[in-house]
Amino acid sequence: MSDKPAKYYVTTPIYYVNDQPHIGHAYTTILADVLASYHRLLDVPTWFLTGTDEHGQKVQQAAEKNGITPQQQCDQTVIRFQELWKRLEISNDDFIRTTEERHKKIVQNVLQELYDRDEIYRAEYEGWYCVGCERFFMEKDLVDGNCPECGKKVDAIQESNYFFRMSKYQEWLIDYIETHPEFIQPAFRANETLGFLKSKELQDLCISRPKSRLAWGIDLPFDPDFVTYVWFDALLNYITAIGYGSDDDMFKKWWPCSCHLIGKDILTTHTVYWPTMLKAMGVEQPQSVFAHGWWLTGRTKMSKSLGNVVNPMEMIDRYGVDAFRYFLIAEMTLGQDASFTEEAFVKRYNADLANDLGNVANRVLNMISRYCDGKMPAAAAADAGFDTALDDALWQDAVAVAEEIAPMIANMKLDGSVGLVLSAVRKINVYLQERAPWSLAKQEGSEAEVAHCLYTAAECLRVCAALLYPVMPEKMAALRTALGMADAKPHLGKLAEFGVLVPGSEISQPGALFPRIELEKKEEKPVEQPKKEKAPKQKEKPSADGLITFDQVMNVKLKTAVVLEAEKIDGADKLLKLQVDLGDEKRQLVAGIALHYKPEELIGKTIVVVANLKPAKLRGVESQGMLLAASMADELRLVTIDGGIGPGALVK
RNA sequence: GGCUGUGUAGCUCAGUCGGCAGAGCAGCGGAAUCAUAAUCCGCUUGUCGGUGGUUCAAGUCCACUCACAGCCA
Repeated sequence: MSDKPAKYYVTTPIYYVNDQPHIGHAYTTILADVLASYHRLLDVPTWFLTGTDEHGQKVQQAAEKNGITPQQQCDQTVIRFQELWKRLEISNDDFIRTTEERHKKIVQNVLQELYDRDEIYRAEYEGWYCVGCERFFMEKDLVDGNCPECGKKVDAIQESNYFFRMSKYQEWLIDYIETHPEFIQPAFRANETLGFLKSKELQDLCISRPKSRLAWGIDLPFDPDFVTYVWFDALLNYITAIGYGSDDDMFKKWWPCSCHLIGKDILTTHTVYWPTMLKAMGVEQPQSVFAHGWWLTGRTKMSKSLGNVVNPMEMIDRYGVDAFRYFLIAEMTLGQDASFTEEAFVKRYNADLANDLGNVANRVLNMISRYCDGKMPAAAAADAGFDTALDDALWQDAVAVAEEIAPMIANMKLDGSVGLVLSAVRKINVYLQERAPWSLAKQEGSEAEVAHCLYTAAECLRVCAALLYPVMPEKMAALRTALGMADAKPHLGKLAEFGVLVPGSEISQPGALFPRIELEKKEEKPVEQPKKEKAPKQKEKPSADGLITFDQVMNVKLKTAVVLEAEKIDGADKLLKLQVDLGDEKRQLVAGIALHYKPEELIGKTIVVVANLKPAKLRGVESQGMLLAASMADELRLVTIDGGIGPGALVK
């Protein structure tokens, strides 16, 4: 266990308090928890911070709707996160809420200081405001002089705002990223940031909102007519929570942060806004910002036709928190996207946890109770009089795995490290097969050899349980107890010493640690049939005369659908995300009609959609079909039904 | 469109500095009986996306090309 850091400070983003917690939140937080736990077990002083982002328009609107104050709204919804973290065995050391006094006060101090130093300035400018969307646009964003969101007229207004002089740090930031390869991880994310830093001129960052537009935020200390823009407020949580400006000793102890874990969607804020803010404040940069990928599942990524409609959170109820944590860590290669299906979950659970780890634990404990009176046996002396080559080799393998893990964790290869431990688990199975203590036990005078064999297996099991403890704290603690260990928590520093288990101590039989999951065999098997068609997809060549056959027309399945929900897709001018009712199922569509229809005017409309179109992602949002519309020049109108027919009807 | 990346077994992926193509899962055959129908052993499938080049030697390096993905505040 080399290269132990002197301390470890890990953060998750603070989650927007009005969001419904989903697998993405759970994943980032579990990831942080595993890293924090791992470092704690190495006796590295560790601080793990998470929390909630509580200002902004959505909170304000929700509060108005519910007839309560924004603060009450936050107090009610923050519980959803706090309870989920409890449920998921999250061991955070602090939970910061941006509405807390300790945070607001420091944010104001920072703003005042930057303002005094002319890092923040006020600017007035002409712009275009859309009353309907409550949004402000630059001239260049307008589409034909109208609002790019809803297509309606915009008003020319004069507005003041405060700006952070972010642009002057552009060269410095490029240089910093290039000279600090650890700073943005994985490396290809650093390239993305560098890509636009080098290709465009960085603008100054607007850090205020006039109260007339948004009241729920932290007041600017130097101008009571404005509140702080949410990102400027939110990012500062990483330092306000550890005593910046209020507790120097604590701040010095934990800063700079070892790792800001984020999802890839908030890369820019964390690799452009945040570093330049810190630079302006004269604060050291965090050691790393790590952007992980997305779980391709959940509401937006599921489709009935793929048979993967599953709420990952339900897996917790069904198969346990530890198994859920294990799956998330083992299945995702950090940095890349991964997919969550119940089938994959059950497969991995059965293979790794039930068949390998759970079963071998059960084997060893069972044999100890059968052949050694239920007490931990003792290792044999060096000259025991039998060949210990296999025992020695097994132990050496376990030690090697323990040593290989440290650099893997340091490089954020958590899936690989879990896989490595599992290979060690499998080796115990192979070893038992070769050593066959059940056969030895039948021979006279071989008690010491049986004891040595089972003790060796138990010691290797101890190592594996310790290495998996950060991922599955509850189950691995149970396994340690079963092995007769007094201390539920392992110490990774002492891992590779042989002889930690105390001979003579009582072992127990916890039963199956991970009961095998028997899936009811689904009667319909054809679900698997239409897999990914590996067959070369020939492009359908139209016949020479440009005419198509009746069959070709009938290949396109058109159905009526009723629009249930519609909303803008962030960052896309033309796209709307629709939830539609297709009669027997609901689907999500992405349609490029935002310039012609406002979301609210679509709701309830009966439209025509192509129901058997291969799903595609637009702006990262899955579209499970397309709707029909007629367009000519600048006009676009939806194809609708002439009344009297509901959703799900075939159109031909 | 620009930039970046990916393409390896039926599936998911590993493959370091160029040196006999690999793990897990799935499949098939056998062994074993300590164990959760669990375990262990053996076996099979590869135009390493394609074409060309450099080299004694290319999955690996270079050029072109096809497909897909990510990013472009």
